[in-house]
Amino acid sequence: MRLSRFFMPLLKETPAEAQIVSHRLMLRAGMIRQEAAGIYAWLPLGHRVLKKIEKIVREEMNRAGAIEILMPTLQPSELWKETGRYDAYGPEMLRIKDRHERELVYGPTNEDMVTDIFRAYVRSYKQLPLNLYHIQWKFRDEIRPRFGVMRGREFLMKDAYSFDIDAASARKSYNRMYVAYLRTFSRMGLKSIPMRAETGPIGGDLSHEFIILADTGESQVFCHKDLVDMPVPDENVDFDGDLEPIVRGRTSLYAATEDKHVQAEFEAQVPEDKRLSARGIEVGHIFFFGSKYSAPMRAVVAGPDGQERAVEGGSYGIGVSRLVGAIIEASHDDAGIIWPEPVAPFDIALINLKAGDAATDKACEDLYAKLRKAGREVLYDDTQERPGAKFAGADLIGIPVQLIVGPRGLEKGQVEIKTRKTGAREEMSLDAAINRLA
RNA sequence: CGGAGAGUAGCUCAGCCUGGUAGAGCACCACGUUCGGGACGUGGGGGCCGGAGGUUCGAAUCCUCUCUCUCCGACCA
Repeated sequence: MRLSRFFMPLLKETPAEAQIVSHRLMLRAGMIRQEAAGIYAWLPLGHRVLKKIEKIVREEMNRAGAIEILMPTLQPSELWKETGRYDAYGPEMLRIKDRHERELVYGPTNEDMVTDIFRAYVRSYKQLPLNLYHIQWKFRDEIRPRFGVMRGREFLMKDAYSFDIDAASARKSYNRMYVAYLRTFSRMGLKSIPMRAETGPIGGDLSHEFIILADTGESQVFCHKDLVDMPVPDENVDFDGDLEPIVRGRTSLYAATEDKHVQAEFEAQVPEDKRLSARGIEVGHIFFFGSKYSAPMRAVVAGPDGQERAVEGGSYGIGVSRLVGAIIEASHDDAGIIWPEPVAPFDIALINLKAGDAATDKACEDLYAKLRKAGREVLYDDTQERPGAKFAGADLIGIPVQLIVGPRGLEKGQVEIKTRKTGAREEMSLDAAINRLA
C-alpha cells in the first residue's frame, strides 16, 4: 500500500476526550473515529488490525472444533421473552420497533437465538457435542461508555456456544475453549491469565475470565506469578484428547479478579514471593450454564436411552474490538503503538526519505515490489513529507519493522532497518535487507 | 442513574467575568527557501460561536430551556 494512496489521518495533537493511552493512540494513528458515545467507525488502519485479530480468533476456534455461523444483529424480542431475559436484561438492551410495531432487540449476546437454532434441528445425542460460534457486532447500552473501544456500546465479539448431552461432556467442551483461548491470546502477543469468575446458577468452577496484564487495566487482579509465563499449548495440541491436565495446571494456582479475590486465601495458597497483584484487562470470558436456556426453550435431544433431556450449554466470549485497545495498552511506548507482528496492520513500513529523488525512488520501488512479491504487507511511505514527520508517523502507527531508504545511505549502497519494539537500527545492503525481510 | 465539567475553524484552545463587525497555534491550499528524527517565509481558504427561545439598538458573551460529549462512582466482552 502506498501511503500517498492510503487513508490514514494521523493526528499530531491528542484529542481532548481521550483519557487512556490506547484510546489516544488509536485516535492519533487514525484507526477509529468516534461517531457517538461508545460508537466508533473503523478507519483503514484500525480495520486492518481488527481483521487480523478476527482471523486469529477464527483460526483457533476452528482448530478447537467450533463451527462458524453468522447470526443477525437484530433479533425478535420473542426469543428473549421465552428465556425471561427480556425483562432481566433491562435498559442495557437496545429495543427497536419496526414499521409494523414489532419489537426487535439489537443483540447484546446470542444464547437465546443460538438455542433457537439448535432446537430447530438437533434431535439426537449423536449430533453432539456441537459448538457454534460467530463474530458479530453487539450492542449494550452501557450507562457510561469510556476508554474508546475498550468499553464501547457497540463492539465486535466472538461468541461461541457449546451443546452437550451431559455435564461431563460439557466439561470437555469447556476445556477445549479454555485451551483455545490460551492459544488465541498468545498468538496476539498477549500473556493471558484465566481467573476464577462468577459461576452462575450451576456453581462449580466452570467460569473463567481471561485477563491480560496492563498497567492501565481496569481491574485489580491477584494471582500466582507462575501463571504469567506459563507455556501455552502449541498448535499440535489434541483438542479431541484429554485437556484436563492443561486446565488443571492453571486452575490449581490462585488467580482472581478483585470481585472474587479473598486476601486470606491468596496468602494461604501463594507463597509471598509468588504473589502478584497487578492491573488487568478482561479480554475473554467462558462459562458453563447447564440448562439455563435449553430448559425454558426446550432444546432437548434424545440420549442413548431414548429419553429426551435438555442439553448442557456453555458460552464463550472474546471481545474482538476490545482486544485492539487491550493490545495497545499492553504494548506501546512514548512514541506510539508497538504492534505484535501477528496483529500489525502491515508487516513493514518502507520509508522513502526523499521522494522525488530518482535514485531513492528507484531503490524504494524495487524494494516495494520484491517485498510484496514475497507476500509481505508493506506500507510504502512515498509522500514528500519531511523525514522527521515520516519517522514520527511510523513510530506512532507501530509497524514492527521500518525499512528506511535515503540518498545518504544509498551512496554507500545501504539502507537502514529499524525494529520498532527495540528501537535498534541496522544498516545493510539492499540485498541483505530483502533477504532479511522477504 | 448520582456527582463534576465541556461544547467557538479539521485538531488543541483563547475570547465570555465587564455585550459593540470572530482570534491564535497546528492542519489545509499556492509560491519560494529547505529537506537523515514532527522546517521557515509570504500569501490564501475555512466559523450563521451545539440548538431553540428570551433580554437588548446590538448577544459567542447575559437569562431560560434543550441536545451532545467528557470525567469520577455503581454495572459490563
